[in-house]
Amino acid sequence: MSAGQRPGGRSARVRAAVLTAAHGLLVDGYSELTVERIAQAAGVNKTSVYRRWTDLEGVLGDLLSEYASEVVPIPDTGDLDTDLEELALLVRRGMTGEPGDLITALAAAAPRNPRAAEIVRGFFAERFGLAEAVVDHAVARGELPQSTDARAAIEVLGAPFFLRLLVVDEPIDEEFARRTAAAAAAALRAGVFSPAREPRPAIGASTLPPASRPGRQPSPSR
Amino acid sequence: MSAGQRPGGRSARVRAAVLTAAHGLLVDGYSELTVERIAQAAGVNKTSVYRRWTDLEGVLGDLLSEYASEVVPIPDTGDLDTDLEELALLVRRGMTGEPGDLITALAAAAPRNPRAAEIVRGFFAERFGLAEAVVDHAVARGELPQSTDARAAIEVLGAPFFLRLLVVDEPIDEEFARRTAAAAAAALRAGVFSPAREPRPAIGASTLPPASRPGRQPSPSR
DNA sequence: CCCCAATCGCAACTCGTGTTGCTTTTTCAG
DNA sequence: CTGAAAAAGCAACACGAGTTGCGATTGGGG
Repeated sequence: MSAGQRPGGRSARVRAAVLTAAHGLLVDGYSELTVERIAQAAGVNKTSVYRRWTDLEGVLGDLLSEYASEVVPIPDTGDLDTDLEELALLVRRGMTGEPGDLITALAAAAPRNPRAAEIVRGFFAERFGLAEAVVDHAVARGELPQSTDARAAIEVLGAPFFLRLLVVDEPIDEEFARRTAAAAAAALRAGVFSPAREPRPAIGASTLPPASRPGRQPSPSR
Repeated sequence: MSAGQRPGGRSARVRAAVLTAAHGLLVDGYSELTVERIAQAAGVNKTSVYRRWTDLEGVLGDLLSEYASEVVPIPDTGDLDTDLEELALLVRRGMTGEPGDLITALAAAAPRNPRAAEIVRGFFAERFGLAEAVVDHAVARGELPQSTDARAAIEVLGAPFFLRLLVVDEPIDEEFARRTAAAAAAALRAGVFSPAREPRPAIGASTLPPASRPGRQPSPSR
């Protein structure tokens, strides 16, 4: 990774050493990741790290941008449900693997470190943008109305992963991913993200489109 | 707040002073919240704070438990959609107000501080548990099947708020809250959280309950 | 009313992060 | 091959968080 950044190979060696060292410490589950430890592991003086990256978060940001440059194969199977499901499984792999700790560390630093906040924000702005294609394709296919807010739908699909990663710590397994995808699909199909609705009745009234109320009572099983 | 904790009023005064000082610094938007600063604002020596709370996060945890003890009026209007919407608006108020910064600070500390992680986890375990009542009531009313996973539904309802609070920083406004509630409602109605489905057809097949596919295409407006 | 125990204040200290000034190495141009 | 600029190493330092030991205060039980 990190195809030599300048042909000179000058201090690019230092850069590579630091990044691989940081990466190594991360995957080893080092919760106490620190600049000094990274420098030591890289066989480099800490001042070099500080001068080049200014921050621990700077190093982590460079690591993250490495992942960002990997092309993600946005699913396009021709079926919205399948696309969403595969997308969710993709997100799951991104969250549970190595980048998970990276994201956690950066998100944790974000409130106090504007640079970290910007890195996280930018990373997911791009990722979410790519994911919107799944919804856009469904719109193009006529499965969804043109007014569909793809961004909002992707947000609903992705959010539960962050909840489990950053707040609650429950397993992010495949069933969870599938269920999350199904929830997003259902909301999309129900027109939740298609703001072509009437003037919006105030809070007390029924929010349901009055016509489509089939009194759904799926077989009182058991 | 904090109705005198022991009648003796002994060093409970210190406790109260520290908590109100911390609260004050928080609402003033002090991003660099520190034990020493709190102690100084409370007119108390920092050792007292460290001895009693051990951590900055300990203080924040006590502050949070103050909010936790406030009773939240879980909506119960008789209609699932309305209940979910009001619930979402309730969550919004909790996120955007003072507790928002508190939650952010604790969530940020969580990856490095097990105590903080436990505080956040416990707080939301309780809150989510309360919110499940909304779903349970709908089940009791017969609006939803008995096998409905209330917890999963609440997770989908709440998650987007955390995404915006902790990762992306986009406004958490009322429209967002309403849309999020509608998404959860749609997923619930579609049976996403009612695991009474057939053996689960592998990935390619349709994930929809085949019967309830009205080909909904909400009036191709515009 | 008084004394004991709990707890607070104070000051000094440790320790780790990040900074700074200077020297040494490295590389690229000429 | 050589010299100058850029970047790395090194060591000392500044700074703030958290700790510790001890003396002073305080409040409740006897």
